[in-house]
Amino acid sequence: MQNHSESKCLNVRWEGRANCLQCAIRKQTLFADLNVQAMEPLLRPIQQYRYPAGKLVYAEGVVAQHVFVVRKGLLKLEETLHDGNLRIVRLVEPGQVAGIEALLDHSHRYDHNATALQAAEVCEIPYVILHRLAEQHPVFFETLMEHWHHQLHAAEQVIVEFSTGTVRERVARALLKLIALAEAAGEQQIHLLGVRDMSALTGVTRESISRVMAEFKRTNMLVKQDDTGISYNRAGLQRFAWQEDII
Amino acid sequence: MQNHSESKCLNVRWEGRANCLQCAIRKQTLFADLNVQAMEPLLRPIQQYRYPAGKLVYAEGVVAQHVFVVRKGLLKLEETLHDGNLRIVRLVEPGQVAGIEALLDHSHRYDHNATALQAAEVCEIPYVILHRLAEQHPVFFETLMEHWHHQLHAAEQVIVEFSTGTVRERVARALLKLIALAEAAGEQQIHLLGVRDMSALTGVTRESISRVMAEFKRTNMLVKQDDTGISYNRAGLQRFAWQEDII
DNA sequence: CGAATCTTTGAATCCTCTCAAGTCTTGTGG
DNA sequence: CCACAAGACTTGAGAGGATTCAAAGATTCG
Repeated sequence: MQNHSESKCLNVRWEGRANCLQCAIRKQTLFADLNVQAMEPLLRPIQQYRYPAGKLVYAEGVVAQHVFVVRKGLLKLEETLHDGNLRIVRLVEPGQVAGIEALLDHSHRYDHNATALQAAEVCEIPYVILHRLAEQHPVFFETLMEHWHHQLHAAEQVIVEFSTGTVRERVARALLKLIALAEAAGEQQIHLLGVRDMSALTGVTRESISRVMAEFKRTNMLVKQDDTGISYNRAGLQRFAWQEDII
Repeated sequence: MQNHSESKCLNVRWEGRANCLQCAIRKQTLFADLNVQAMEPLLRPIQQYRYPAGKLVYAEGVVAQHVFVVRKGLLKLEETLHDGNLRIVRLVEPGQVAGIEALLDHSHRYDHNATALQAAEVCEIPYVILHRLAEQHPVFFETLMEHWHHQLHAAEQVIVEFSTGTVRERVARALLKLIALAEAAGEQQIHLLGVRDMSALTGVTRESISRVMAEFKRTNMLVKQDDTGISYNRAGLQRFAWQEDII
């Protein structure tokens, strides 16, 4: 099983300037409708990074100067509770953005800690670029609003799927989410989250998560393959996720 | 105690054209930074309504042609779960908007059912107006983004405050929210929500809500005054809300 | 006034949390 | 390279909390 502790020895890797022109997922991102070729000079300052699982992308309270586009992997945005525990308020998947509040005003601060849940590739876009794009191409605001909207969807998913029902249902739904993401990325196996993260996502204690995960492994909902990946029984998990009370 | 069933005999009352110029809460809304006087012709189609508690404001799936500004009262946005139960995904308070997804594209549909939780005054703004405003005054996009951002805050509040911790904590925090809203409106007493709504807000069964509310009344956290209002012990509720484990 | 709906309450069950101990993993330093 | 320490995960037992089912009060609206 994988360890997602924040103390991983691997480091954030700088991968140089982003190559938006050849970006494989551009059509799913902020720049979907943009003539990237014409905009090239403006986009030059965009940098690309690779974050190992567990690495902090940005911290709550810091003045927000960048919006982060996830190209690959998965980020979590989380808040610290009064008792020091953490609660994930949304997941940011490939094509979506983190730190969108950087667009609000020039001294706005990030609302959350953003951390890679799985090894992630992220483009770091200075908010200035997005402001300029919006000035020059008002249509770009439509794109921005779609991204705000998607953030809302992500938050609603945390409420409706991951914070509602029994522990077994919540965990099953979270696993189905990971499965959907893996399949969208063309992978056959999933990378599980750590117990801590599952707990912060569902609002349930780590021990309870651990027990349900153990049950899922016992009943072959999840099967450990080599040490990198886990294969799964999707139909089985779906039964747990949406408790169809068969009469 | 109040009944918030959707079958109230009172009806939605049309109150004619909105008078933005003399709107008491304009400075908290979409039009905070606008020269309303100059814009008057454009704003003419804005209508004002009064919804009794329990009335549907708009329905999920309907083509979204209006954004709704809450001037007074409280709205809930809710989703239907697979088992037919409801889950509130955010509260919309005075100054904020509901149905903001109407801005996305001309045939977008509402994401939720929006219902008045407390008697509400609402202005109904055709999305066209907001589009035109944005075209003519690009600064207006900043305002729109602030409103998107506030929607996210409202969703995060549902996650972090109303869907985390014990039933007692969740209910206490929901009551503190109602208290804050009442005080912001200059009222000394609060209007409780129905058990159904508290349940949909917290993700807890109606029976459990009822038990905790009974406990709060027994311990004088809540005291029934006349039959319209309830007074409260804020400090006491805060202790329940943020379980300060006194060592 | 009466039917329908909502709310309250009880009792039993089941689930989840807490606390605690034990196991496994990982990274560090000798 | 191995041993160790720190942290993460697992598992158990018991207590406490939440849900379920059922029935009895309240309210509300026609």
